[in-house]
Amino acid sequence: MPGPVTAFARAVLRRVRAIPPGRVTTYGDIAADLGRPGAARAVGAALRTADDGRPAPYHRVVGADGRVGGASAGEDAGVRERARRLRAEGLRITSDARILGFANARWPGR
DNA sequence: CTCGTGACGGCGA
DNA sequence: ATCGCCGCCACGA
Repeated sequence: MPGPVTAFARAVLRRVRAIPPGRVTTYGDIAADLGRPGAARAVGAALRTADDGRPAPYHRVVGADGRVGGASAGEDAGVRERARRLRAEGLRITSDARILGFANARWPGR
């Protein structure tokens, strides 16, 4: 159910929707692209709560270390589901959420 | 306005 | 390569 979305969150969602299928981007990269290097954590918080009513490929946002769900996401934050979706797009994810060929799958950004 | 929180990230041990 | 400890930032109470 859509709720109020901050300008920051809208910018994040917009950036996330620009990621091509089969490619990934990190929280940090998004923050940097938004002109807020270092706000990676805030990006994660935004994705966790943001909901403008439209679907967004959250699963394409990963941690800088090439792990699904980020560097500190627990096994409960929907990691399984996101990993499943990434595999559906052709990416190979190890049992411990590592993205094989991360450097190659990483999307440089626009 | 201050305080606590967390889908992060970098660096040192 | 792994683990833990801080620092950053936006957000909500």
